[in-house]
Amino acid sequence: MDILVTMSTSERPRKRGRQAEAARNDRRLLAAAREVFTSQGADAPVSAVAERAGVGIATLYRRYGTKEELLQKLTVSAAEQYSEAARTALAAEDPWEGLAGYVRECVDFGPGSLAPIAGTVRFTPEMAEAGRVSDRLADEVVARAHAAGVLRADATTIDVFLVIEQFSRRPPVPTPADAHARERLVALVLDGLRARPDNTDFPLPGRPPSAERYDELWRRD
Amino acid sequence: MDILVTMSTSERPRKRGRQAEAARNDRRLLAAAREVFTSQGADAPVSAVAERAGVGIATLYRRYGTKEELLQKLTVSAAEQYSEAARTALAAEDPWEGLAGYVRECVDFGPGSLAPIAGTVRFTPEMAEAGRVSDRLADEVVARAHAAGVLRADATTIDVFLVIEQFSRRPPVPTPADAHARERLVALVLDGLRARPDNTDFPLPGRPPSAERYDELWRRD
DNA sequence: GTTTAACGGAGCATTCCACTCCGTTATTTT
DNA sequence: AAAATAACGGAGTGGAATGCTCCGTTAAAC
Repeated sequence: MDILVTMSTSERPRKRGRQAEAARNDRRLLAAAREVFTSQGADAPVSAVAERAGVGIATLYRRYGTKEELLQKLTVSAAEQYSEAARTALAAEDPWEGLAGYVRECVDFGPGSLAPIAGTVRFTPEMAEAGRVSDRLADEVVARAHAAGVLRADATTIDVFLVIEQFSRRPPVPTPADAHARERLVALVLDGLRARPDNTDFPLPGRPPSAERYDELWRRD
Repeated sequence: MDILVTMSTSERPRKRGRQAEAARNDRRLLAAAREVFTSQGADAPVSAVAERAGVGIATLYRRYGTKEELLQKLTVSAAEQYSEAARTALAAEDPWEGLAGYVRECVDFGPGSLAPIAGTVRFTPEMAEAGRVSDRLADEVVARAHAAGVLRADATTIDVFLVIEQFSRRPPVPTPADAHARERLVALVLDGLRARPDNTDFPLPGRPPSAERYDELWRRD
């Protein structure tokens, strides 16, 4: 780690010296936080984040006054990533490939799903806003697929969210093999989501889940 | 809770008094342990188990000398439950309904999937044996579905396990709405697992996952 | 050479948790 | 009815983990 710090000046020629190190640490910390909290859950030790970022604890606390603050920022950042994935999906030519890609990307982004954090931090206005945007975009992706008749009619945006959420639950220490397995399972689910002539023979059970449930997941503080 | 204890004598006429209470506590403790550990993970406090069972901590420790011992017993009991579900599946007339029922039952049994515990306890011979039996039975269920041509050809027993494992990952405090959502998602996956003429157009990506990965999950102590 | 900005990590106070100990309560035996 | 037995509950203990602070160090900037 000493080595890293020593080498630091040569990495990004834009800024130099301490300022460059600081900028790099900014990014590293967020990435590390994402990996740690999404894989180990919200009560992973803050020290683990610092360690993973190759940085002292104080350096972390200089940026985020508190663990909760870090988690909140993380949430916003993740929602933005979801939005980005949705925009990519909307830009795709084929509506089905768009949707499928959206789901895959969100799931892959994996360390990014914040389901494990849900309910452990207070809801900030910033989080609410980012969530609204991301939700709306996801709606568009799903609506487009529906309009094209490629998505089974009885599946809703919430169902898609639930898929992503479920597959974002990961073991504490994921292995490469896990990723492969997940890929197969996601393919399986996507296959189930596809519009087919026999869909009416095997309808999804019950009523479509309401958005409330999903919101609640986050609201409860 | 006082009430429960007081009422105790009337519940099971077989045995009476303290012995009956003890027998009841035996069952309650295992059930409570299952619910707690599977929903909150293996490092849920032992006290939570006792509380959920409506029993003092000492009562728990009188039966299981240590937390690890409790987890190990739990594992065995879960494997047996899986085996039982497989036997039910094999007894079903329709091979597809058998398989679908197996998956649903294992997932529902949910508090029963021990994925969250994997890797946190030492592997006992008893666990190994129970696992072997359960694996073999699951193989039979899948083989029967394959033989009947109702399960997509590129899906393996391991895939089925992975489905169950993935859907057994639950939020810490599951709500009734969660159960409903899960039901829909499982239906989706099952629909994806069904043999269809167009299966070859959308094959599962990659090679079938090896059993090793699944074993490793448990072996690492 | 001095000031300043960023860093690292030991240490503190606190919480949490597995497990023990002992007094209480209810049944069974004599 | 009294003594012995069996099961129970839960406060208490020691130790480990964790969020956060404080301060000495290092390196860029002036």
